[in-house]
Amino acid sequence: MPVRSGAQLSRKLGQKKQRLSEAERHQSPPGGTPTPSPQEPRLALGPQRSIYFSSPRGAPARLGLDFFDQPAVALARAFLGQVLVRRLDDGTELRGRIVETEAYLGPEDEAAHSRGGRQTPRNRGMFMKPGTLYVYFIYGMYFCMNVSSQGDGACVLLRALEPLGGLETMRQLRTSSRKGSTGRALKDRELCSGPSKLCQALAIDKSFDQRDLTTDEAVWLEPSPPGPREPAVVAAARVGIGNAGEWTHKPLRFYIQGSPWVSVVDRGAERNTQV
DNA sequence: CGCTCGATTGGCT
DNA sequence: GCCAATCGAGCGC
Repeated sequence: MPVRSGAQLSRKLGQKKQRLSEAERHQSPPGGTPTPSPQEPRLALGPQRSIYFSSPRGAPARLGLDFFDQPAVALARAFLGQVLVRRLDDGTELRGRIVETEAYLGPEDEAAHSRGGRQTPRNRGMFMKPGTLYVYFIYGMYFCMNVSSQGDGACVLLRALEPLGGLETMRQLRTSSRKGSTGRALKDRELCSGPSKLCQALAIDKSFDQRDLTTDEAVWLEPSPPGPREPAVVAAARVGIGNAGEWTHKPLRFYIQGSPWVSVVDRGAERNTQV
């Protein structure tokens, strides 16, 4: 069952982009060399961090209601750089820095599941208190993960993470949930570069729907470690929403410019981005 | 790189 | 029935 095709090889090389300029300051350079060996300069700790460091007597760094209780656009931007943590049943901690989000504004937003005030058992999480998860099943096989914000029926979709810890576990989770057992190892950049990829990598499924990020034992958000400087944020059109009238092209997707971990780059939007 | 297309099933207009 | 806030293979350039 070797499925070695020519296309697989031809796509191998030849990806050298010029948009890495800003990113290299903050994260590991991706495509410059065929096989980036020393991945992750700083935060290359193992899956499990020191227990002394991470949780000094039940006072872990965790973002609370005051963080989530802001309008969807503000929250979508505020998410960038923060670290999502998923603790598996066996204690393994998976960590990723959020690099891409989308805001869904509520009833008036024609691209939102809550458009027109629709409230159903499925999207109930969108209407719950800020910080509540809304996880839904899509395309017959995937999940997407949202966080409720301030505003009725408003939320933020998490679209991409920079994996920081537990990468091998993420790789296993991603690989095993794909059907074709081609055996080819996923690159780091394929682990969390998409809303359903990150759900696979973090083992987030429907059972996480309506959980509270401010109190849940298995998933939470930690404040961004202080960086050298604020990264530029690109505001672009949202992905995959089809035709939603005037809402189709509104700049409600946000990502860290130059980050190699983003799922979809929008060159046009980047031309309008202040640096 | 960039495009097209099939997979697969829960949730509803 | 029909559609869906996706993914990854396959193929052309």
